[in-house]
Amino acid sequence: MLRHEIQNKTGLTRKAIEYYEQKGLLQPQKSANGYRNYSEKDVAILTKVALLRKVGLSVTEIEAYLSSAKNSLSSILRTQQHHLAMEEKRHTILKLIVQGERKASIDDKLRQIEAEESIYERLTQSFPGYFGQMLFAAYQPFLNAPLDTAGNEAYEQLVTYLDNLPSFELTQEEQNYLDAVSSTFDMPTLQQLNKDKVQAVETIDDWLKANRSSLSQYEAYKHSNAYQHSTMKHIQDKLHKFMKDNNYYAIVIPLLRQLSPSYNDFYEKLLQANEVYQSTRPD
Amino acid sequence: MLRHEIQNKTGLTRKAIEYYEQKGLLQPQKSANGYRNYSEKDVAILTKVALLRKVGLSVTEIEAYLSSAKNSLSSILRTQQHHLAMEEKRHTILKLIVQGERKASIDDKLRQIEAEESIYERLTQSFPGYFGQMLFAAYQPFLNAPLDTAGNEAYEQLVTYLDNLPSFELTQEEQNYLDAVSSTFDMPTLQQLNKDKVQAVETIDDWLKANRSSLSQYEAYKHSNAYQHSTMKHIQDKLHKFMKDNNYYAIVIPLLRQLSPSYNDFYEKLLQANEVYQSTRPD
DNA sequence: GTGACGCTTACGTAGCGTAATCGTAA
DNA sequence: CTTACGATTACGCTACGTAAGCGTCA
Repeated sequence: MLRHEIQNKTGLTRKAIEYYEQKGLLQPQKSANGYRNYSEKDVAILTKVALLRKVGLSVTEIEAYLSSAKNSLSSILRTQQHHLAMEEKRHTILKLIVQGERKASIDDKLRQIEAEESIYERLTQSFPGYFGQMLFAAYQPFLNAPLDTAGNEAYEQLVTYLDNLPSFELTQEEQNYLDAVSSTFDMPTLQQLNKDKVQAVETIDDWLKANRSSLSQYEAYKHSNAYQHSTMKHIQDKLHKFMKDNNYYAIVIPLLRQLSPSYNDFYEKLLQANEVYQSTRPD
Repeated sequence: MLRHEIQNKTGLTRKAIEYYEQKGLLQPQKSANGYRNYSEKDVAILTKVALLRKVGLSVTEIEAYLSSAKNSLSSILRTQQHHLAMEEKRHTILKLIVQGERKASIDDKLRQIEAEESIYERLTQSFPGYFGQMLFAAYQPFLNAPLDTAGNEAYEQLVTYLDNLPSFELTQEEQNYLDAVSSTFDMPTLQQLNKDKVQAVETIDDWLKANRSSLSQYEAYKHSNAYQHSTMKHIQDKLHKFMKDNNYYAIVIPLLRQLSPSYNDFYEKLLQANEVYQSTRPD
């Protein structure tokens, strides 16, 4: 098929098709006269590209998705959700400006958003995809307060640490597996999970009682052969090794505690909760 | 002040400042040695620019805002709201794709969004600022249904008409006045106003009873000297003349009725409601 | 003289749109 | 022979980042 036909079939412009080819999404054959000869497969690819572009994916994201990571869409979905949420926050600040809010308050809110953004960017830089977004969802509830001097210093150190943290790499296979199991977790879900966790820590006794049976099931599963030889376990171990090697928790947790009083509270309760939990364990 | 000081004071980078100057937001004096000499005013401008850029305004929008139209922020706010709403709609479609929704349904929804977008763009092209956004808010509730063949044709004709419609121009003074009086109307407010209007038309008898006193006040105001010589009246007249000259209602209304069954229903009820209203008027 | 700071110029990014020029097919 | 359709090349847009190379000031 020649260009004209492809344009009609896909609704794309010549230039767009050319661009996608240049970006490596297509490799149409060329006839002796130099004309491109598009295959049915090319049409299929272009149709998908057109659709995904329309719902806001970048060409780079589409390329990654088409090339192998069939499930990576869920990660991109979370990226979009985060992006939209940030845009909305910025927008509400504009609304405040229109309403004549005072400068100091505006600046405060802006700084908070920028801090949030920079932490998100660095986390997802070092932990591409699910883990980074999960970590961010875990910290985000505690990033809502304005920073005092000590907090600001801790924030700077955190940023520096994350900037120097290498990237946690997964093999393609591991990546695919993780994408598949995390495909139903969108950003709101992750946020809810973390709220529930905070809630559980706040009321650890009640929570342990209420979830006794599912907890023992969980423990059993953790010790089962199935889990011990699962890809999930392998990935988890890999992650823990990475974090240990990079002193992640030893560095990040203290900084977070210094940065956010509410996180500090949470963490202390988490320690207590863990003690309670350990003491009730059968082994 | 030299560049270095300005960077510290505003937090902007050299390149950003250079860019804003190139775009005409600043005209710093140059010393004999070629060095720029920034004034306090320049700092004030740059601080504003930095803030507005951070909340999502484009440099062009900022330039317009700084140059004269002090209230144009509210119009930009509505632009952002519309933009965000559309992005969210596209995002929910991506969510549907991830969830495995069938192709036909996806395509339908996409087409609807694109139709909505193109109508918004054309309306705000011909009616810059408030009026275009108001018109869009009035039509939007009726643009939610998939188009049949006749509807599609009507849609094409509507687009063609709007593409050839000249732009409704206001003087700077009129623009400023309009921005000021419309500054509290954000997009959700406009949408609510239109919902109320639809509701009023549905239940015209009750509505007339419930609003008798405010209606007569409104009529009185319309006939008052104050209104008759107001800028508002002047602008309204100008708009009506523009629409008459371009056959706006004679063309757009029938197309909308053909395009959207729900608008057709609404319009018929509107005619009836108007009759009822006229018959109850004192004059 | 040597940095530190200033200047200008240019090239890169994303996703194409818009020519302009030239070759090929019917 | 025309002209409609193909190809290639290049320049434009936003909002800057990132050099490179060169002049000026302390």
